[in-house]
Amino acid sequence: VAQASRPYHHGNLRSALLAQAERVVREHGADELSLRELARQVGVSHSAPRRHFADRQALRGALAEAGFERLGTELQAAAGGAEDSVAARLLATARAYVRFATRDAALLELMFASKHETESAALDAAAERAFWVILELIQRGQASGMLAAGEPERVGLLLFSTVHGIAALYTSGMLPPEQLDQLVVDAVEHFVRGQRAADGRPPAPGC
Amino acid sequence: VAQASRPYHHGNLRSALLAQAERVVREHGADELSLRELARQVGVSHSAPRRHFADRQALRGALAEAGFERLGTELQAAAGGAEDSVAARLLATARAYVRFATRDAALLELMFASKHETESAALDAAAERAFWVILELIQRGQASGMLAAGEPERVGLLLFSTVHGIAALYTSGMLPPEQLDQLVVDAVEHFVRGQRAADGRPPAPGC
DNA sequence: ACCTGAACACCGTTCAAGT
DNA sequence: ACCTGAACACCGTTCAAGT
Repeated sequence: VAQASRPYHHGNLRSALLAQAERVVREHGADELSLRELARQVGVSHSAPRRHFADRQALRGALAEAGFERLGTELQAAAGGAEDSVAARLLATARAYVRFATRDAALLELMFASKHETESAALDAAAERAFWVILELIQRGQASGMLAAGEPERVGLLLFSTVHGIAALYTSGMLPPEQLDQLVVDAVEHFVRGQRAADGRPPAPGC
Repeated sequence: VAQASRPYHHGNLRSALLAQAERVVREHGADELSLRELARQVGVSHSAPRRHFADRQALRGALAEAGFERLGTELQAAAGGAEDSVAARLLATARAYVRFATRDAALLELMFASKHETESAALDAAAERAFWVILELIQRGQASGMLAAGEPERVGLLLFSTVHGIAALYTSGMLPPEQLDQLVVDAVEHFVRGQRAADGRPPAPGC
């Protein structure tokens, strides 16, 4: 779809609004989001966005959905990296999660704040896809015997909660940046150790 | 300080506004907070709150501070309950944290969203007091030899992150209520097990 | 199908003025 | 010291009308 002569007034207003909204959130926070100013910055009338986003909440929902999609992609890339052990992959994935939080703190807050307002199925799917990355790693770890057997969702939720908690604490300003990576390392180490010890068999062959 | 004849126009406007704000947050969410409507509900002019809260952020900060104070009190009560073992106390405290999240989800979100906007020292102190409850329990567990030695803040942050992560996931609607308590139990069990195994000595005397 | 412009009811914030 | 009322510049949302 070429847009050489600027078809009508903006070509693809929806994605232009989303891109600008993402910029505003990153630079000024989610509270600063204003439909009218967004329209102004993009060069359309204040009522033009209405065709693409029913209301303010719909825009935030779309923003959250895009955020979860990007988060999922980044987690997937980290999980499928060059590391050999599942433990190393888990650490890389956890670090990718926290990296997202440091780079897009306000967006992460928005992603987990939009709640079930709109009950958007697309948002739920995008969020679950991000969670699946961790789930798959755990299943692989269990299959290789490196992690104790157990319901993957239950133990996956445990790790996810911890990593998300670290990220949430950081975006709230309650965690000094110097302690951030150390905490992530501790959390993954602690997780792997705990999941090993959960097994009925002795933790080491020579015990 | 008797207020039999209604001193001037409202007696104690500040606490009346805070109480009403807490109610609005609980019933309609933090986004619904409006200084003008608060003033209306309390029966003063829309500019009266200005004397007590410099702006909208100041009100939110005061709300967050009160929230952290209440959270600290509830955690302290749970930590000092009838349980005998430190592990049982840790579980009771974690449950109290999650109970706070289920009863005041929007307030908890606001508490961790106010960020360092105002740099309020009182808010920081109230937040740290809540964290200290967990810290003290861990120190006690380490002293009794039930938990491995280590920097209490570092390992305390680990547990705090996990419990807060569970609460945050719940308030975001990403955790079905039926799984909530099970996850808390898993988390505390996993934590205690991991902290035991971290010790260089064998996990059980008869190993 | 997509966008505009006027209109409405609401905000937060400020400031002179009242008691 | 504490509160009021008018004023200002902003919102989100709606709706008839334009292209």
